[in-house]
Amino acid sequence: MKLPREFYLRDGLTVARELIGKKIVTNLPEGLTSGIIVETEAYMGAIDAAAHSYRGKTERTKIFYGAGGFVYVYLIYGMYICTNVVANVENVPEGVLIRALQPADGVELMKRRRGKNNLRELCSGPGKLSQALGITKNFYGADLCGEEIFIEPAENFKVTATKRINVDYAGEAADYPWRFVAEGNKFILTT
DNA sequence: ACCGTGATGTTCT
DNA sequence: GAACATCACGGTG
Repeated sequence: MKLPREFYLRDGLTVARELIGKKIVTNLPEGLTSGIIVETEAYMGAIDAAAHSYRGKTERTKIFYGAGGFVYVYLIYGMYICTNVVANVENVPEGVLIRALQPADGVELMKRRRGKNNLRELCSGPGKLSQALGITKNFYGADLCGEEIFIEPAENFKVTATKRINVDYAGEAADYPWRFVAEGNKFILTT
């Protein structure tokens, strides 16, 4: 069931598009939680001024320089964790930001972690879904082919591409159509 | 429904 | 010391 390493070793745009409709699962001591991915963004390394890996390898971005299929997390605005999947082969620093989920398993636990009851607002943003799944900065470098976090096939949605969200600083790259959404899905906020 | 704003910690200049 | 791949809240319409 679990997606194999090869799934992630392809280019970031392909991985981002194909992750729509897959189910991301965390299985922690408190319980199993999951959601179906309905919104992603590709970040394409050296050719993408919006990518964290655009300016090369640092302590923070080094995970992108290993093989695909590992987790990249970072803290944004001092408060929220964003969850990414490393794509492509070694030394091609591409990745996919998971931006929204349709809640699936362990909804009660996700509500408790979030302190919210509204299903639509449970996983409808990168910070929200990370909190709902119990993903912390300790997940940096976690193996998606392991036991505590993994991704598996689930649904088959119609996918559309749009500009990415909140990357206005990136000049020309801000307009690249590298965001992918499950068309019409109600767990996506921005259209 | 749509603003405006404050909260907060890392990373990089 | 600024900028940041965000969210929740409170205000106004």
